[in-house]
Amino acid sequence: MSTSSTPVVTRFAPSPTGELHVGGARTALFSWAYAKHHGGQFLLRFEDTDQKRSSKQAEQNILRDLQWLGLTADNQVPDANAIPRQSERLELYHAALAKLAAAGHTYEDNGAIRFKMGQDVSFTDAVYGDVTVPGADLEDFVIQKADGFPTFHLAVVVDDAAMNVTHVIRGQEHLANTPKHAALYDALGETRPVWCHTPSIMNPDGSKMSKRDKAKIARKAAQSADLTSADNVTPDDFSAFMAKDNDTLATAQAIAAQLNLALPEINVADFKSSGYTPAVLLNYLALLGWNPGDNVERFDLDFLSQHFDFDRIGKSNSKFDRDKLAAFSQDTILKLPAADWATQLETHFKNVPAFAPFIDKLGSHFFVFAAAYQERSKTLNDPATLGRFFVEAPTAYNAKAVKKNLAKNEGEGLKNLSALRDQLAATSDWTADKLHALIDAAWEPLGGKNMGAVAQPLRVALTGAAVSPEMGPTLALLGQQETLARIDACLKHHENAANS
RNA sequence: GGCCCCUUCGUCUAGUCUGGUCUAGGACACUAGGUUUUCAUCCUAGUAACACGGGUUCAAAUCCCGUAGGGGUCACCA
Repeated sequence: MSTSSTPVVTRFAPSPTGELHVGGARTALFSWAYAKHHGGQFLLRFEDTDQKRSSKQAEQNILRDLQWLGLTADNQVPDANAIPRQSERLELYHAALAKLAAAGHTYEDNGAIRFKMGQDVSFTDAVYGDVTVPGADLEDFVIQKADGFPTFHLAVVVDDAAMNVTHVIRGQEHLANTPKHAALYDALGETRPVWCHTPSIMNPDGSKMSKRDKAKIARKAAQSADLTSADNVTPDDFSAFMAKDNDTLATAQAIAAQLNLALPEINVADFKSSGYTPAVLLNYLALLGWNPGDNVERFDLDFLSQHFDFDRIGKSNSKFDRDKLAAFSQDTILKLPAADWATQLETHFKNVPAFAPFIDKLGSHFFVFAAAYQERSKTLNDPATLGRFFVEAPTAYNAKAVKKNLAKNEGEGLKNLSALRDQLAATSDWTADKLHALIDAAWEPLGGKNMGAVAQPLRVALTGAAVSPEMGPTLALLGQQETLARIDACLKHHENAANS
């Protein structure tokens, strides 16, 4: 890119009608990265000309998610109130409209105002190249609605011109609108920006990834389960939802909760609550449709601001692969300094009400817990699901694990467990290292082939299954009293089972 | 349906503009083996793609034409 005299200005202009979804986040990321790469400005604007669907709450949520991602707009500091809102700039559109009308570009139609097309329009897109649309394919379109509000088309053009936006980066679905916008720029006597349309992000099944996906999935599940109502949803709302009259998220979530169904992550907030960090999400999103070209895959915002440009954006749609996202996340967690991981995990656990028992129970031992799960976690949520037994004694024992580790060879595992119990009861030094040494010294005298001879029965007793972190830290976290209680419960449970 | 766009391993992609160095590279996933008290980590190896059909050329993943498939758009939504 040549260093032009006009500074680069990009913008992200969501309509505050719902949560920020990953497609929007990627558009924001590209816009941010392009501006940073060229030493320009990245601006934010709310497109709230749809009065019915826009809300202040949605604005707040979008801001919250953008902040979480670290994509700060230059016009939101120091005060987020400075972010332009289209509903508050009506004079601007009316002035533009008057100008267009005076030049004979418009006419009234049922209370709305239309803009006259008819000429062929050509423009160059930074990704898709030269585009020419014959005038015959271009219809006169509404630029002001009967309610006096501008349509999206007029508002974007007027605002982008007023904000000196030089590069418009947006989803590919706007490509077909661009001739209209180009014509509007020309009629207004404004300089056209560079347009950069990005390919779409798709679901694994090839359908477009959209915020409505949750509603679709919930509706489908409700149908096949013959659900006729949902908790906390009025009958009217429920039937309206099922009749596809709306895609209300709350209804979808109520249905999902009732059917114990996991809704797909679509919004930035979903990935946040699933335990992904912003850096990982951003990295993965950037790679969907863009790449630095040299087999480099792992990078951060700094790298993007140094290397991002339009020429390496692809033209074809890409499917969102959660496995790869998870792999990125796992890799990132693995490479974190232990203290950083522990801090991040603790912060996350403190923010999730359902994880409060871990904070309460683990207390000052949280660091040990974090360390035990650093190698085993793909997300910040994983330690909670994987390590549930730390806060809740097992209520059942996995049949396979029991057979293999306790029952086999006439209850060899149970005998070993019993023997180990006495040693654990006798020790007065309940620390991870000492406990590991104790177990390591125990298996051979008992005739075991390796440490598993005692470690596995112990795992079953403590967790109900055969999987846990190393025994040393696990025992240390559980504490002597709890450990002995669980062993006793296990021994008793299986004695009874044997006697009956 | 009209118009527009897209098409390399299952997935994300490098390579296409400037045809030969591509017996097509990387990553995720998957498979096998190794390390490990379980799981995970880690190490090694492997399977796997130029949508199809015609051209042009000494030579095509790369250029041209056609076909098929996918996506977008056709609102007083954005």
